[in-house]
Amino acid sequence: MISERQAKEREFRREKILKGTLSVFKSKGLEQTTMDEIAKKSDFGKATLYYYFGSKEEIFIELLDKGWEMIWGSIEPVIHGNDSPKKNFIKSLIIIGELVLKNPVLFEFLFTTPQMMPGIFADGKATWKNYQNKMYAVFQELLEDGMANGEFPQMRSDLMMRAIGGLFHGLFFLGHGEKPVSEETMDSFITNFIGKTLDQ
Amino acid sequence: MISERQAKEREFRREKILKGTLSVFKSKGLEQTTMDEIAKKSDFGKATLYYYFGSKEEIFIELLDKGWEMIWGSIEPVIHGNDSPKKNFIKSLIIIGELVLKNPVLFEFLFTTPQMMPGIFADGKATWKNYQNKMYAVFQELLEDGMANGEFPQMRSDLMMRAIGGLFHGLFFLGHGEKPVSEETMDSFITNFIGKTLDQ
DNA sequence: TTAAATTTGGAACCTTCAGTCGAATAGTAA
DNA sequence: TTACTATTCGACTGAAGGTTCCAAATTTAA
Repeated sequence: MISERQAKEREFRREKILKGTLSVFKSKGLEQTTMDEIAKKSDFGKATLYYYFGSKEEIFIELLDKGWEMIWGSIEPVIHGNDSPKKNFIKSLIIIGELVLKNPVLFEFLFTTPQMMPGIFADGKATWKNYQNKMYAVFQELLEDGMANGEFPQMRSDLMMRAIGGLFHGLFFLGHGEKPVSEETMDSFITNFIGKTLDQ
Repeated sequence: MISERQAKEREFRREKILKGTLSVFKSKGLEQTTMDEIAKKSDFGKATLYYYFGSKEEIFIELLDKGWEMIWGSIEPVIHGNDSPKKNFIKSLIIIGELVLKNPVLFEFLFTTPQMMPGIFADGKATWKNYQNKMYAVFQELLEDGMANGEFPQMRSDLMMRAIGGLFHGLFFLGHGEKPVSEETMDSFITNFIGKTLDQ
């Protein structure tokens, strides 16, 4: 018997655990994000965590999935809008930027964790990887359309993606993530770097 | 009593262990680079590793130190050459590129490991971090001189460093390091990206 | 109120490693 | 040879952390 309210509470507790996980990640770093710490922080017994999640990895994957789904969900409409490639590209970057600023910890988790946890890739069920791939593909497509278009200069789009990735990451995690940049810095980045530099 | 030849052999064995470590890192990834694996690969008993190194971390640090010392050593003369900032900048990038191409595994280790091993930063003895800092500082300085100079466009140099970092990393490790790019790609990268794009 | 289902968590359990021990072997110097 | 040093290594230890057990507490349904 799974009453409606019960299901809600259950979901609520799952989210409490996810929140706790991020909280530990924020204060202690990925290395110290152990099940014991998560249990302590989210105020459950360790075994209880396993009542709600099958494994530690499952917790991590759910965070990744939800995060990437959120990114993709907020970008998709813009990307398929009918502006020019360059406009769409910039709009999308701004949207992601806003998301990141709104929830820096989640995004640091999103961008940091996969590199450190090879196991998390073991696909089949890793939805997040699909979203990530989709996103990269679309960005690169926009870049290429923009090149064909003349809006962007000719250049290897995969390398350009890397540069933008590095820049983007730097923008939000300069100084080890302690001080995320302000929204206006973001704006000036878009304007100055993409606007002026790519715009020849 | 430490005979001359003995000291040489000792050094040789230390290097054999370092080689073995990189070899394990290459074939199994950082996660699986355990002392047992290193022992197996370098053909020593595990305890013997501890005869030559105080700890696993010490092995890692020595690899980092030697690697960064190599980078810095080959860059320093160029950086202090009396060409223009931009020229020096590009020359240095090319030099590093050549080093990376010559020893991709070492450099993947260099660029990957620190992010995954917070413990390795515990400074005091971590020479490599000094080299790295010095290198970043000098690059940034070159960038700023180039801006003052008019060779580079006005722009936040720290962000630009990130972009270049991302680009550089992408250049050499695109597709998870399986296929390092050719030297000519490197050249065209320098020419096209820094030359044309930054050159307004 | 009572039985069944749901939820909880402390105490094991189990595996993986880094690091140690102590004894054996090889090398050197007299 | 003989004493001493340098080198080697398999087996053990201890700690950390993910996972499971099981019995107790709580909630739900009748």
